[in-house]
Amino acid sequence: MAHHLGRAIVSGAIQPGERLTGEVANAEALDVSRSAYREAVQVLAAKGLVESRTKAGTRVLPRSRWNLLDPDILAWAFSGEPDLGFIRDLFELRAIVEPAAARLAATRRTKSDIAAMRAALALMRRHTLATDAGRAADREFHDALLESTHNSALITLSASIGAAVNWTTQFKQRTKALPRDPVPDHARVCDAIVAGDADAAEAAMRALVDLAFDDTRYSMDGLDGR
Amino acid sequence: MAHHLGRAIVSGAIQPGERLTGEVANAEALDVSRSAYREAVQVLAAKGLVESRTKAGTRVLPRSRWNLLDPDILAWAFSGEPDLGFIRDLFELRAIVEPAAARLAATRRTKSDIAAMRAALALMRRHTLATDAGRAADREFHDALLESTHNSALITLSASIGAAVNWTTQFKQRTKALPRDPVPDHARVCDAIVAGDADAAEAAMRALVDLAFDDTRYSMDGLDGR
DNA sequence: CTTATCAATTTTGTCCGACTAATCACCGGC
DNA sequence: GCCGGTGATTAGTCGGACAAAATTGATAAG
Repeated sequence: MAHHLGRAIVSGAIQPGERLTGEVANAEALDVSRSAYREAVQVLAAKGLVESRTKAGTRVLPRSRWNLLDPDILAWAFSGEPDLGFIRDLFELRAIVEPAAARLAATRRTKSDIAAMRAALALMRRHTLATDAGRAADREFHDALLESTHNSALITLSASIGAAVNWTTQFKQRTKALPRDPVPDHARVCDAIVAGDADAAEAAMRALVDLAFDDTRYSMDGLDGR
Repeated sequence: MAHHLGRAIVSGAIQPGERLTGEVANAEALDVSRSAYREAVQVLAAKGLVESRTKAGTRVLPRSRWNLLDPDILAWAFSGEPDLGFIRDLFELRAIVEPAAARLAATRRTKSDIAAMRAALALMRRHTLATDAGRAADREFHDALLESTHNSALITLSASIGAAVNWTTQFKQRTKALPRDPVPDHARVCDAIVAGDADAAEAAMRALVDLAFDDTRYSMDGLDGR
């Protein structure tokens, strides 16, 4: 329900500023009760997609008010035709956050953090990124890395970044075979963090993100990245 | 409604993993209808605070699943006793994101971006941070800066970071007089961005965030920051 | 002709009561 | 001791009715 409406908005089918038809009309058009429809709208309002004022109806807010890093919204955004510009923005964010996070992780990781990262890495090695299990392991690796910064704000971002990583890798798979084995890059990051070498961890992570972006761009050839 | 429940959860009065009492009981305890209560819970679920499964009741999710960067959640977090550890985490995030954003802004800013930043700066100069108008101008400055990166993911973060900046400055004011004039720091960042000097912009922004963190820590003396 | 005030209508917000569906716990049979 | 069924508990859905708010239109005064 909320997914249906959310996709319609994120995909641009409804356009910011536009008014949704009245609750009663829209509810029976989608063949649900008004309560269910209202709850769906509440969810969208909580994510900053729409705003409801009495009499004025519920309007779609401008994109700048959307909580684009919300995992659900990311899922909706990638469920249709992904926007290359948005993917570039996400990688730019990763390129800012993840190297800095790797630097912090290198100085703060605990034994259990290291264990979690190594476990995820082992799973990545076993399954490839072509499988769901492999992609889950990839996400788990990045999760474990951000977790070992012991910074709750960064950990929250991990949910968004993890989702973004997942969708982009899935998209890569969809178009053509993966051109490069990503495990060694991840292993280098992991080793540097285990060794406690902040500079090396940051550099390795920067390299990883750049390569991942290159791969994604490559899988969308014909369009240049800028 | 949602604010009431949200504050109770974020403040830790309800603790992750705990079960909320049944809908009917809780709804009449808060003296609202079940529909209204349900819609509030939906909002919290959309923000990742709780999860509802039939029969099992609605449980408070672990903090790691919360969308801590949601503006509402930030507001709830700062409506009670602010957690020093959390504030440190937020400043750490700012210290990662904003300098990098300033670097990008220095190369991408347009004329209208510059105008927006200068206008915000002028407002900051006129009113001080002691007034609501001044704090609004401060937020507008950071908003305009992140806007001029022309990166939608970073712009989304601006809402979160802006809220955090707002709450922390307000908290600073609450305890004692502001020890330093923040305008020159902001002006340096602005000038560097206008000049298109990426390195200078990054450095100036890094200095600004560090000083702001120092001020905030100073206003909470007795507790050391680490 | 402009402007201000007031009323009517539209749209969201709230409430109530009943029913549905899913899941878990208990109980009996195997 | 294990397995399957049955009941109870809880969120999820539904429909209808009412309340509140705000915009829009009409109307009257300047």
